[in-house]
Amino acid sequence: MKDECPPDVLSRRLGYLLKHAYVAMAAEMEAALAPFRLLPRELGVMAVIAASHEQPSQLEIAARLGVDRTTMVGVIDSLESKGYVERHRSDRDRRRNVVTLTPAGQVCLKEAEEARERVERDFLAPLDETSATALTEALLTLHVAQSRMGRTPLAGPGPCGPSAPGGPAGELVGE
Amino acid sequence: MKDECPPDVLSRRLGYLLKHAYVAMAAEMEAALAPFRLLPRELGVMAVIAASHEQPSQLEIAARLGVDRTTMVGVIDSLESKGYVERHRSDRDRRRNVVTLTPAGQVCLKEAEEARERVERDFLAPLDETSATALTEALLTLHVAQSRMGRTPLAGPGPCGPSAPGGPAGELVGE
DNA sequence: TATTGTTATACTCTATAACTATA
DNA sequence: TATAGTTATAGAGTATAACAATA
Repeated sequence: MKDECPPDVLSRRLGYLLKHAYVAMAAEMEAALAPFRLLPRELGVMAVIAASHEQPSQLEIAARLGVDRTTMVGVIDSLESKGYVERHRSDRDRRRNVVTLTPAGQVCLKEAEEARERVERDFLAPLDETSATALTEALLTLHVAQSRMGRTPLAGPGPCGPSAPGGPAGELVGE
Repeated sequence: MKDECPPDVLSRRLGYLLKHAYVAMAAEMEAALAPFRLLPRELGVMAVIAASHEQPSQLEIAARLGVDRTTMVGVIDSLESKGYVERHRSDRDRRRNVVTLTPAGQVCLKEAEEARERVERDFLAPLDETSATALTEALLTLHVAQSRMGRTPLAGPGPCGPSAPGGPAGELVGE
């Protein structure tokens, strides 16, 4: 007779555990951001804008988040309709749409970021501090390693490094 | 001037790191299983069947994996068309479709599981052994905690425990 | 000719509801 | 009346290709 009860077939699988953790986190995040009328990806866009010293274009934001530029159009549309961001034609290059946070967007971003941090803390609550830190550090290490292997078009150096184009960059990661 | 370069806005976010890790892993897994003509979810179904002492019905497999029964139909269809599983009407209850592995399915499962383990090892390769173990343990702890909070219909006790029905169990996690 | 934003179309995945056959 | 399997339909999300404006 095979053993199978608590050492479950599934909960021993890294892929299963990762997917489950991601889905659970995404569900919590969506619920927590709903009062702000924000999707997780929209918050990510606003955070990228706020963290950029140069005002980023739609394409730059898209590249940063690893989403397609055609997808970014709708995301910016949504944020603009809520009054959180504005589009402006760049003076230097009139093809570019520079995206900026409105005052309302800045306020919303600040509060939504606090909500996000609460979700992350609650999510990690079952772990002691050592384990929580180890988890985050390990995920970051893996993320950096994946980036180095060119397996991800996202979280590139952004405005800092020499703008590595990476792969063809299909739609990969939102948030 | 705000700092923002390597301590990136995104790579500090747990949600972002989890999603990225999941997507990267899923892509690797899909590629590694392609030679077996298996999707990750299909391998999960076969593994659940192999790990069950009682022959499971479609619905039981679906509950175990946290997928909807309407989705399971197509998965079993696909596996059956490849000759990896067979459907049989249960004698006790003729409503139930008992799913069993064919000999070819058992061979395929064994080899595909080895491929899966290779993918997981490669994925964790950037981590030292301590970190890799810590990551897996932390994810497992979180998974158990989520299950306890009833936030997941999956990885239930299966044939062992008293079959907790859990939530309404929409489509949640594949693998 | 290449790039940015945009739109349109197709395709995949999933959620919902219904239908059948059994119980 | 409830359950297991199945089917059909609609919706969300994404990929692809094309187009207009600009460089």
